[in-house]
Amino acid sequence: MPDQKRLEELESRIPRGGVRTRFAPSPTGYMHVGNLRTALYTWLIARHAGGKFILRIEDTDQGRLVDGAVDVIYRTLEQCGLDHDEGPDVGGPVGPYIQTERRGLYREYAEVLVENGFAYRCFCGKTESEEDSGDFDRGPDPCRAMSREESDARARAGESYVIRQKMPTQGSTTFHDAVYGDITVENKELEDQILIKSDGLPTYNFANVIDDHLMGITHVVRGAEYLSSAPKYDLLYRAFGWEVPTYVHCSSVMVTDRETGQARKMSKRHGDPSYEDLIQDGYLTPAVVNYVALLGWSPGGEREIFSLPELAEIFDLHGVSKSPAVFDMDKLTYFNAEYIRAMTPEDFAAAAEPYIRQSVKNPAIDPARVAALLQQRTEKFTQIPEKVDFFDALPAYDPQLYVHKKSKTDIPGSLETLKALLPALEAAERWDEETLLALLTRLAADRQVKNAQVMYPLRIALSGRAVTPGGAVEIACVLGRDESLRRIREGIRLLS
RNA sequence: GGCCCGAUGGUCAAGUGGUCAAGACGGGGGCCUCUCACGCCCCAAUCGGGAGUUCGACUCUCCCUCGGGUCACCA
Repeated sequence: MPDQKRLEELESRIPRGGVRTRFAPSPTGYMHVGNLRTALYTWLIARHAGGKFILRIEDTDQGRLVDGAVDVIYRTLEQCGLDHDEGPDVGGPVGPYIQTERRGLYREYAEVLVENGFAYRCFCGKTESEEDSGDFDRGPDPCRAMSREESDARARAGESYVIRQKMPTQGSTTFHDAVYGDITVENKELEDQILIKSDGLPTYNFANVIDDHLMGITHVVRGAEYLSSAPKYDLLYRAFGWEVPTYVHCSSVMVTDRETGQARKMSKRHGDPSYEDLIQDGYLTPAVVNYVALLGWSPGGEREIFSLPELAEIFDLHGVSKSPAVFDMDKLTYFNAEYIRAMTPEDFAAAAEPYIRQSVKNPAIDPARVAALLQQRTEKFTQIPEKVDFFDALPAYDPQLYVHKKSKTDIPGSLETLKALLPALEAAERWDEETLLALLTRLAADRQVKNAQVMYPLRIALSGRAVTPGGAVEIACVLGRDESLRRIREGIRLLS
């Protein structure tokens, strides 16, 4: 029997007035980009309206518990700046915020529904998979017509059962979604879904409605995969006589499958990147957040770069897209590069140093100076080590590198140039960019050749690489006088 | 398969009856230049198809096609 007083007490705790949204993940240990986007939109709706953002953990599936999974959620939300006002860790007026800690209550609400004829006990036992036959129609549930007396008696006798929602058989149900508009479904299409499982725990669908109501959620934001369940939720709200929240269904995030070339939904199973994978891969959190915000939502103007507070300021449901969006790693990379370029040189140097040190162990090389060469040429941090390894030690290289058409260089000419510039550099009174640049351009002028004809061979000799971050002068300064001269002599020996 | 939803360049998208159909990524070309990158300039590329409604459809309606979702004691 439902404890009327307890239910009334719960009702009395529901906050009124003001927007309240919630992110309600199930702890799977994996926060993929689609989840992150849902969390972000949910947070943005709340913050835009000056409302509350709540975190609730939906862990009613005892068979799928994953250790540490909740931590991934906390960590991701925190790093992304999606702070919550209420949740398992910070508490709040309508707790607890973990569904398994609320277990008793769902059953009571289900009993209310049974009493009022909106639900019934079903003693049929688990349905085995029938998909193989291709037949999805299960027909009417025999328990639906069972008398209350028999149902009560069997329940009292300890027989195992589930509680199912009793769907109307006639007419249709229309609900409203903020992004999709009105959606109508024939009631006969609706299955008598399970509300309470035989283990006594509620299904996601039921717990969701109860919790959203008891927590005073005004905007229910979730993935579009729940769109087809929405009429059932609506019927539940009506059965209880509760106010229906604003539904906001977000289309899914797709990814282009490597093998088939087709778009498909992102999933852990296919190894699609989670938030943490992206960070691991050298992406910056604000860039990821910015990109994800624009994946399936458009602010309308031409601007694309927005900070989180700016997003909260301008976020508007009007721009939310109805169709699925394909996650584009190239565009994310572009956003990341934009964010890297926008960093202060100091911040960039600090962030880049560990990556530089992965390949440059030589203590004589100053990572800050290397970083300065890198900032405009880095799209993501993980590509740094391979770009700068030549600073650590001159790699073995092919003399053919000295041949460059555009710079009008070849092997004999390069040898001559190196021989000519070696004494000049040995005699340089100072070893800084200004001095070296002046010295080398004068040398080029004296020899009546283009700057590139001097610079190119020098850069090759200094780096052993066809492509380098920074030019000959910059590299020489990072390497220092002794090492630079040593590498030039090495180049002369190689070409001789 | 039933039901629900969707459809503007390769991708993200603006657009809500009258536009030479924005912009961005990616692609191509050029400039700058001590390689590469940055930066700047230019180019190619889109309204899935067919019927209507209308003086006029990317915009409205219907059909087709295609795409997505869903049909669990999973969330």
